[in-house]
Amino acid sequence: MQQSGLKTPARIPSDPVQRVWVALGRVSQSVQCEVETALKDAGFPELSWYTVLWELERAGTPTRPKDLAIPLFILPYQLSRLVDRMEKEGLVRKIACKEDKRGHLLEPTAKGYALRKAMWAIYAPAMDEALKRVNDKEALELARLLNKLGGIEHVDCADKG
Amino acid sequence: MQQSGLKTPARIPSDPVQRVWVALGRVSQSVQCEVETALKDAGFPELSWYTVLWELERAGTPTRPKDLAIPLFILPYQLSRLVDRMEKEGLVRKIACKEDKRGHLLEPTAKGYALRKAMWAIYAPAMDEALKRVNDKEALELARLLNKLGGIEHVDCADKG
DNA sequence: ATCACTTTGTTGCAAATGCAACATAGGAGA
DNA sequence: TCTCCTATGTTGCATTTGCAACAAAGTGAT
Repeated sequence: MQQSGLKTPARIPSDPVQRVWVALGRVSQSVQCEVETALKDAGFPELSWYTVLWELERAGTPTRPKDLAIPLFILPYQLSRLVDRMEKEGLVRKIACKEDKRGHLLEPTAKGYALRKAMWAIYAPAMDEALKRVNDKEALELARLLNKLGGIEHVDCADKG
Repeated sequence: MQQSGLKTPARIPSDPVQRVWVALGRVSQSVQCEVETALKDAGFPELSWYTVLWELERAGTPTRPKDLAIPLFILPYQLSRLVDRMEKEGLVRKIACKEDKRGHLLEPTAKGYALRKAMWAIYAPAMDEALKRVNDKEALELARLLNKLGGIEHVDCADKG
């Protein structure tokens, strides 16, 4: 009867766990900010716009908001307004959805394709620069540990030019 | 004369680097969100409030905004308004600064101390829960690699109850 | 003292965000 | 069919944010 029972006791994070927490917060913010700044300085919109365009291209076919929201890890109302803004800029097009009249299908416009490609020309080197302090071997190990931390078994690379 | 010269060529990130980028973005967002949600569900304000209070406690003495802004990695105008809101809630106090009449010194109130302590009771187990998928050995290695990625040589643990 | 320049912090305004309420379609069972 | 429940998006409103402009104090040179 040392343990109170079934409930996991509320634990204080060990020192190594606290170190991960601090490092993860600082480093992710730092590299994220570095890349976002590079895009902004080049006159481009923020990374989330790129990601929407890229996911739509990857899908290869007009896609419903809900099917974007999951991989983007974004709330429905956030995506709703993000898409509105992108549509206003002529980057995506809404197509009526026959099967389900609630939603619509999203597709990049020619301008959308062009923008994503142009952004990649800044995004790619900025990413490389922000992450240059680890070599490929360390990068693989880091990615493995991060994915384990996040409960992700195996992922194909989701970013590509 | 194979190389064009001094300038580093704009590189496409290698596959391992892209994997780190994706994993870092996803996992940091995921665990961050998990902890923030735990705090919100418990009726507490967001993590940045905790961090301000904690940095003020750590300093052990009334501290100027600019000396907080650096460790917090936050813009001056962001801190300015964050402190305003916290002051309105009676969590921090502004003290006139004799040496430099531009600024002021910040100090937690009794209510501020109490709130930080109460938040830690939620924060700590939430952090532990969010990071439970790696053991201490992996956590140390992960922290080491993250700090290397961020160009941080060695850090003492900045979060504590 | 005066001038220019830097440091430190704030603020007006437009844009973006979070939340909760809403709208509407789909689906399952009576 | 009708009703109820769920799924999918959107929107009104208050709060928060980003940016650029501003303000005021310190610093240093002449």
